[in-house]
Amino acid sequence: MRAGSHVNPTQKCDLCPIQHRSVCAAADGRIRTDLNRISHRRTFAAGETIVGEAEEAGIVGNVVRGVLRMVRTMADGRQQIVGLLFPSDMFGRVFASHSRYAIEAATDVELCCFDRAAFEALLVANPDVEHEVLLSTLDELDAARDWMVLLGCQTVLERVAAFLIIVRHRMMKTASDGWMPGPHISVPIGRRDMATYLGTTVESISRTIRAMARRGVIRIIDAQNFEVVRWDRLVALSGREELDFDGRIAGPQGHRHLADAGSAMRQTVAGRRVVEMEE
Amino acid sequence: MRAGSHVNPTQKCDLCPIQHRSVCAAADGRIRTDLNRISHRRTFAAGETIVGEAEEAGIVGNVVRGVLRMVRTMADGRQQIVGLLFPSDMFGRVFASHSRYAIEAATDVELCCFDRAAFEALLVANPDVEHEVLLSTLDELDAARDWMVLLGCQTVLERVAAFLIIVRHRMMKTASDGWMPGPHISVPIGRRDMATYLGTTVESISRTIRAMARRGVIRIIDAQNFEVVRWDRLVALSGREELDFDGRIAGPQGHRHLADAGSAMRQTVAGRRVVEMEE
DNA sequence: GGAAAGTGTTGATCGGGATCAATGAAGCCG
DNA sequence: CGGCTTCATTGATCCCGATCAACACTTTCC
Repeated sequence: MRAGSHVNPTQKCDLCPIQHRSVCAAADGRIRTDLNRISHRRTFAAGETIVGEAEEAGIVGNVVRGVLRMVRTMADGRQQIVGLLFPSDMFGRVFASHSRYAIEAATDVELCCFDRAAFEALLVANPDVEHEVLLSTLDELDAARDWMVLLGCQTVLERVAAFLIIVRHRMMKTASDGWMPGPHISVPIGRRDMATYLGTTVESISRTIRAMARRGVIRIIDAQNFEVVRWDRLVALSGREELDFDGRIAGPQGHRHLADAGSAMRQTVAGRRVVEMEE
Repeated sequence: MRAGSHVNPTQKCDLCPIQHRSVCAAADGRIRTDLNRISHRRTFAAGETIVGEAEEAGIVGNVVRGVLRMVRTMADGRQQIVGLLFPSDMFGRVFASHSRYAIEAATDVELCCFDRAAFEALLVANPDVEHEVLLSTLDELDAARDWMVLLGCQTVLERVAAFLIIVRHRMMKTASDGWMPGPHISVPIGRRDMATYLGTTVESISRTIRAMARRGVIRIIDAQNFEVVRWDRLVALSGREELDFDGRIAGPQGHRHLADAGSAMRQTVAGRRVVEMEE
């Protein structure tokens, strides 16, 4: 179970590819030693469940390699992915006995796991670290609300475009290795997961991606790899100009006039509005 | 601007109806004095904007009376309400210079406002209080993800049913006064806001509520007040059995078989599935 | 090797709900 | 009081995207 427990604890983190991200980055010498003590690496194959829905979740941790999905399954089988976790993201729910969502390996993954109780104790004992957790939780909350907007009032075309931009963004942040610019997007998950994440179906995903390629916005290398031919048009299709050309999230700014005109525009709200792709 | 600044600071909180909720409940004597010092009451009429989208948000605080809405407006005018804030809920975004969403008065409201920088300093100086903020932020994150499920894969009927249950739940928590059981639901917002919150239109909201009344699930007292005739059916319509008959959120438990059958059911996912109302 | 299962694509059809349009009721104000 | 605006409701129509179905391709496992 405690794979690698024979490894020198003071070295585990030093070899970790994400040691300069996540809570680990906030942990100085002594705290890092503590983290070392309660952490252990585990690997899961794609499809395996790390924490079941409604299960007593005894562990939290962060993703070292691969992608996790947080899935909520309803009684009749409908599912919604409420979050994808990339390397350096934390998984699990601190300060609650169970996760409200299943956590599953979307790809083969390598995780750095902490005993939840021990990790919580460490947080309480180290306000600095807990502060970092608060900051990242606030960011996650912002992201979740952004996703609510996407699910609540954007078309499938917009969702797919936004998804591609965000994947690119996340992969860039992750790729500590040189790999950087270039118009390449590598989607780490299949159509099924995309659909479950975007609140649509595999057929719609497939058709939408094909349409974007047909219109020259992207080029399809294979089912999971794309080359962005026209960033500007991809961003336009996403319906969110705050996702700038590099996929960076720019703070909402600029279009102040909109908020001002808010109540005046409220008469036309709520509906889907197709942003047509020019032929 | 600082209305009521002449009031004895050590008494403001003692008269506050929500002094035993929110961060205030976590504040003991000395800290409460600090809170007193940096807080001031403000009132806004329904429709007024407390914090504009992308605006420098200098204040945070909590709702004393009334309801706030957090609204995201897209470039073309589409809107999504990403959260409603009831009495004792905190508003505003700590540790970020601007809110990513507008905060508006959905009804006439009374707020207890803190200077954001001062409040942040108080948090950093008092890990106990910051811990409470972390806990409530985690709860908000869970709620946001629940809403993602609702927006991503539930029908309008299910959304409206879930909304009514949740409103009842929130009003019960708020009503520190005796008012409790009874089959009464008082919705504090209009059709427009409901639609913007549920990712649908006013017409669909209206039709759905009428249909629920026609089938004897609820009785319409007036546009904002309903009597629940059959809680069991309302809960069934919501498609979420974890919202129990009292509207309390029960931890996901019981249907373990579902999570187990997860991968087997994944073939049938993603789609809307109408839960018909029996005639 | 071949059967079986999973994944991605494409076509045909259908329906939930958005959109457009019109009416009544209720508050606001000169 | 009579315009004026906002809100809720109801009817008619349309369309995006879900659903059903079929097929190629790949991977897995006897």
